[in-house]
Amino acid sequence: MSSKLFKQTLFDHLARVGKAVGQGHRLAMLEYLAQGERTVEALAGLTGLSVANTSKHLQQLRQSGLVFARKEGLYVHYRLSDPDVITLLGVIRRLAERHLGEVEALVNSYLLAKDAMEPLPREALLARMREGTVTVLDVRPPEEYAAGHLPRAFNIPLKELERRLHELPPGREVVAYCRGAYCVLSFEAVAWLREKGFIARRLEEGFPEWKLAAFPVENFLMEEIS
Amino acid sequence: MSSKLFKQTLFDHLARVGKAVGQGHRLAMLEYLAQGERTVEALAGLTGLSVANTSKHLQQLRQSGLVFARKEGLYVHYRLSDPDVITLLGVIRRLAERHLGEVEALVNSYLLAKDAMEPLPREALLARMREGTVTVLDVRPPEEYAAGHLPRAFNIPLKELERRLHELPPGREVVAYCRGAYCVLSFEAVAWLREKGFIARRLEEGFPEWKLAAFPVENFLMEEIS
DNA sequence: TTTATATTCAACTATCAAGTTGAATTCAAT
DNA sequence: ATTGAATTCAACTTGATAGTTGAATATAAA
Repeated sequence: MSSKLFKQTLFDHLARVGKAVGQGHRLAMLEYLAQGERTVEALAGLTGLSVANTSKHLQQLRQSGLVFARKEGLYVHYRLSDPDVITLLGVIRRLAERHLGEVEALVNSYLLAKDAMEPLPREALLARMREGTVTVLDVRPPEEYAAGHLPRAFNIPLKELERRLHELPPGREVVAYCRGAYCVLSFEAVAWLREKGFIARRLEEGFPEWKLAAFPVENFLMEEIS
Repeated sequence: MSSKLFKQTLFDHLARVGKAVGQGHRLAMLEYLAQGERTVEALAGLTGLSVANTSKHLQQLRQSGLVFARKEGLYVHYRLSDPDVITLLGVIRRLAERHLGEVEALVNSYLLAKDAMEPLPREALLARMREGTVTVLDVRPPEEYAAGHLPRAFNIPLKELERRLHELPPGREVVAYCRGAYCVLSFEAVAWLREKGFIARRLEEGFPEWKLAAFPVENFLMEEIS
């Protein structure tokens, strides 16, 4: 086999990974899977696609090596094959944010000015957690919280925030996080908390990235094989 | 704009980056561009594609934000827009190596057993360079060497290795590197050096990754704006 | 065994991407 | 101005991909 042919077939194989992340719906699925295992039906619901279509996309993801499937009874559970898939999504996001004007514009217009939420990098939050000078707030649904969350984080889903506001220690800065850099929940939580007089800001990225960076995590259920 | 629509348009934009790396020839071009600026003509020659086709691919890469173009006289010079593009290529490569059986098989069959070359990680090489217990050998063409190389590396392109073997200090371990993890030159250099009785191994990845990691680099020409 | 349910498969349509070819631009040099 | 060379554009062919629909599988429970 010639060097040229080798190179080309090699790159053609690598391109299968690229193709897999070359479609919006598949990226959305990967982002949901970054939270934990999901069945076909669940993903179809989350993405709004037909079950058959969802199934077909998941098989492409499987053939490109990005996800694994596990059958349990009637259900097939899909999960990320490798934590580096989260790295991949992160690099794509950063590149798009930096070089695709539309993305920056879209994010800033929809997310009420991304930077106004004073996003805090992981390392900084960890330091402040160790000092004990900050309240960490997880605004994801309880199932996702149960599958893993930041140490000593409060779990108050966005909808319940008003009702359960008294649970938060008053007078301490709050750092909210949820699923990822673009997860709307934490933006709204911060905006709302500020209205109520809290000092609040966002964690820059979400739980998957925190866990990927091998930062400390608490588990209640063992849904995840960390 | 609804959250669902926001998410979908956002992911559709991110998918443009994915699409860009979802085609073998474009991946090959990015890998060449990781070495430095190239004109359309040069890339067409390197990839074996027609100039028109090459030009079209490059424009896709530009629209996805991965490369910039600079016109100088008759020539248009393309270059990577962001060092993170090298990160992106690396993540794709690692994922494909770990999860696409074909890739592992292909690499191992063509590259005379990848692991037999005892690939040395960057950090280990740097440590040994500081100890002064190793000869670093750059087997790329002189132009690429001139645009940047590891400190105190010898530059002997593969073809001249036999003739210029005497330049290498005898009895010292040699670590060869070239353009990247799959760059054939360094594999052949190591195999050949071993035949001649040298203790030789490969740097795990290539020059672009070394530079990306902010490891020390020497420049003779200032072709690169590091 | 029958029934119900989650998933996958097969066939089909419509849209999009890769590649070719020849013409159109653009810029430098005569 | 005219020529020559590098690049891009436009039109076209061919093949691939996303999505729908209805049937086929596979598993658990009745």
